Amino acid sequence: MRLVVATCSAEYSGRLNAHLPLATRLLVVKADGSVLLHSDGGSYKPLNWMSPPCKLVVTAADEDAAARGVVQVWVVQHAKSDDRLVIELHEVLHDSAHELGVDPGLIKDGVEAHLQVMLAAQIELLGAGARLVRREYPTAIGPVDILARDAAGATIAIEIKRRGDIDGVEQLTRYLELLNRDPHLAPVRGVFAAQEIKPQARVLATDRGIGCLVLDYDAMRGVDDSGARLF
Amino acid sequence: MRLVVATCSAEYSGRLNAHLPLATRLLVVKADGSVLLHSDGGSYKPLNWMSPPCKLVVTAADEDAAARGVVQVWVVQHAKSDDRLVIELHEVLHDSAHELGVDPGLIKDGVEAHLQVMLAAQIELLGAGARLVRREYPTAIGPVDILARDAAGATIAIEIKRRGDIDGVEQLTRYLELLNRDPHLAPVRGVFAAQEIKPQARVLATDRGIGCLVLDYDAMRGVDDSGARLF
DNA sequence: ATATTCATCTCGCTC
DNA sequence: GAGCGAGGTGAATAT
Repeated sequence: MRLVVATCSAEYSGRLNAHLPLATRLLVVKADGSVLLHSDGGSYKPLNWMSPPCKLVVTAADEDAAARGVVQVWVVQHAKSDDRLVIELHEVLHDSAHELGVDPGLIKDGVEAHLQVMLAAQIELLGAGARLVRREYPTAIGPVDILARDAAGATIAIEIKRRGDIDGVEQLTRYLELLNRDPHLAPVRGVFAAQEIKPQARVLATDRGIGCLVLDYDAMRGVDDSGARLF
Repeated sequence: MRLVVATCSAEYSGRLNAHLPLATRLLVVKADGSVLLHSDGGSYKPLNWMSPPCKLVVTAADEDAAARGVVQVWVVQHAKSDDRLVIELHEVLHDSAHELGVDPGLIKDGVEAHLQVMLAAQIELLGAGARLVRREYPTAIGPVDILARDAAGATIAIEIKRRGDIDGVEQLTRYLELLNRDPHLAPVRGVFAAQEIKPQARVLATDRGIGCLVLDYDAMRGVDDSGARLF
């Protein structure tokens, strides 16, 4: 990994065209040839970048560029597309290289999949007597998160999201349309389950006869833990 | 901006919990206190990070940590949420600070907004005699990209996407439902315009009586350019 | 290989 | 501040 702090300007062309005026920035060149161009603020997203596979070619400034104060030109060309990032360095304030080795990578825990597993295990949150049919119930247009039956034996299709917005209701609506064509399942009613359900999504769901269930992650995890201790 | 190359492990807890095993990485501390933790590969996204507003507190390793080989502990705490990143540094290979100043920011050009402007200018792509009503026509559920009228005076609502998939058709459907309740506009028909329309989206659109229009960006830009030269 | 879905999404805009 | 839509979305996963 090479770290360069330099006053530079940059031009990106590819899926869009973008220009960065002259300023002092951090340039990171990774082992795979990818380049990041960071300012001293904002988020984790660079101002500009080139994703691998790509190739960096460093050249001296031509006469024209040198007249503008450019000392080095970096051309980063994507290997497969015509995406290209051209950086003109005016002053190099720092330049160092480091051997980092391979990274073992991030280990994550606890997202939507976890919600699905927990709700399947605590299916009575839907109502007393509810029974799980299966998670990831396959259909022609994709798997339904959870299929269940209520105490009376009627089918329930559940769509789970971390944040419940309008798209999730649309998705569940498509599933319901399809599932209700199956005489073994019909009539199927829908339940939209999420940690947080946006007002517009709730209105749309209610309008379509879809129930809303707000999931309390911490509470469910608490039940999950005691269950784990019991068995 | 402070750049540190160090062998470290990290724990993030907040919207999820995540762990990074011991490895050599780049740590970037920005002027606003945000921290990025980069490996020597992957994309522009850090392995782990903390977004501003947040505060970094560096402490010496306690006895327990020192026994594990830790020399420094960084605790990055988010100012408003309980998001927290704890980094244990085992060996510091590089440490430097740099004054970067404020960045003027990126200047973008040419994405969906550009498609919208060009289609508005070349509205007869919809059919001879078509006239533009306005771009970003406001409705209660968000702005319609383009509202137009055909040669016969009938209203057309256009949704523009770079890549036309099923969500865009759903979006346009919601707009059409709403617009058709307005007696000044009804009947309103829909046109789904995109650089590329996915088969599933085309089927759904056709099924709902929505027209599909594939936009040739380069050709439109060509017309746009000659237009610019003519006037 | 392609298609779908999630994301500690981020970012920008409008209300 | 909340909501909504776009992204050079990227990344993972199922098909």
